[in-house]
Amino acid sequence: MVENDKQTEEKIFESATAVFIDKGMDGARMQDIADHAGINKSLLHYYYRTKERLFNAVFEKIAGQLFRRFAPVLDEKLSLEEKIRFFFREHITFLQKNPGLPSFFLNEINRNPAMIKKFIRHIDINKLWTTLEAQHKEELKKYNITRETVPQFMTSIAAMSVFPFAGRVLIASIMEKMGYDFDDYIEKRKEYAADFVISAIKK
Amino acid sequence: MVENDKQTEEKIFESATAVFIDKGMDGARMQDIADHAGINKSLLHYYYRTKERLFNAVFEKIAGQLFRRFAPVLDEKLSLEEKIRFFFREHITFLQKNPGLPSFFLNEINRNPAMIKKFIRHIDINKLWTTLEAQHKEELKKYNITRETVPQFMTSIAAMSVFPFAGRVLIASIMEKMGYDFDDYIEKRKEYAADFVISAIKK
DNA sequence: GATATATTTGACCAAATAATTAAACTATAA
DNA sequence: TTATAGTTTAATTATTTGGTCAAATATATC
Repeated sequence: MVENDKQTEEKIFESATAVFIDKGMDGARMQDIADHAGINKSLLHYYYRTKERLFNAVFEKIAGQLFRRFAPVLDEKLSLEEKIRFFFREHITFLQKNPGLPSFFLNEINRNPAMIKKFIRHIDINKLWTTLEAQHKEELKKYNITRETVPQFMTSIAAMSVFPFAGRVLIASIMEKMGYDFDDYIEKRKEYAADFVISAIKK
Repeated sequence: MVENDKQTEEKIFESATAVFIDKGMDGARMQDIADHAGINKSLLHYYYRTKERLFNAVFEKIAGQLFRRFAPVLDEKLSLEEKIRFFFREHITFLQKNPGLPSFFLNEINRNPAMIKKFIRHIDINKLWTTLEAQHKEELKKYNITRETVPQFMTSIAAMSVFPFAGRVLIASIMEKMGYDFDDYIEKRKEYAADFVISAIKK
């Protein structure tokens, strides 16, 4: 029964992920999740007790995925410029496969800021900064990136890749009306964003 | 009674705006709005019939405000570089006063894409492009901004000012933990974003 | 194969919440 | 002052929805 057990619990988790990402915690209905999984609603409570616990399971998984994606950049033996290109290629490719994540994630944090506690321990900008500084002292100096401006620099990079997805539905609509293709725009953005940021810091 | 009439209807609208921006359509409660306005819940229905109609009134007002803010930039007699500086100063100052708007707006569109119809007629990127092209032909050529890359360029500008607010709660939390001040970061962003974009296109 | 355990289901419950209603109250006009 | 129309309120209703429960079914163990 372990086999079927896993299958059901997994089906629930996957359906819950899809529905929560689409509708958010407040907009999602337990019945929608059950229907999406093709099972009886009571099974959701059998495996996860409450909507809140089910949501938390989904949210924590997603938060983990999101932040583990940032780490490898610093391990690579690349120049700062190459790391920037590497990051945009990887990150935008990831978001292409999970386009609803930014909107879901940011909105749920907005709804309930207390949830930040569940993953903020994984984030350490200061450590990231000291690592960066150790690896790229010369380049950072040349590009005028200091401890002072790290937040500006980091959020600009995040903005360049995340914003098109956070505003995806709106942006795609406007583009369609104007005769542009959103998927094409995103594909080209991997390179555009990297060029843009590198030019910006090279001054 | 017209006096009091306007007062009540206005109070409802303002409270509804505050609550909807904070909680979203799904998370907002009619009772919360009534409490916020200090009135009886039935008055909400007396003036706006349903939650949906009240929400639509609020949403349309906000959508109108948001897009009217983009237009004036083009009227100014400034160089492209000056226009970029002007835009970030104005736009970020506006968002400082309305920090919850981006998250609210993008999320509600995500929840119900059909609402885009209510304001998309006000958006015409092609017209904006021809206007820009007429005013700054030389600069655009120099900066390598073409009809092809306008979406990349425009969304990059939007991203630089909107993203810090769309991700405000998360970003502010991380910054607080790391010893940075979010309000200071935002104030400095007016200039940083302009410098960043101008450097980026100057190559 | 019989018994125990785990899983699944449909019916049901209780709380939350949007919406309605009738009565009370207030202001305006005759 | 009285009548009328407009406004506000408290009580109530209807619906939605998260959660429970007991019975039914499937699976594992002996």
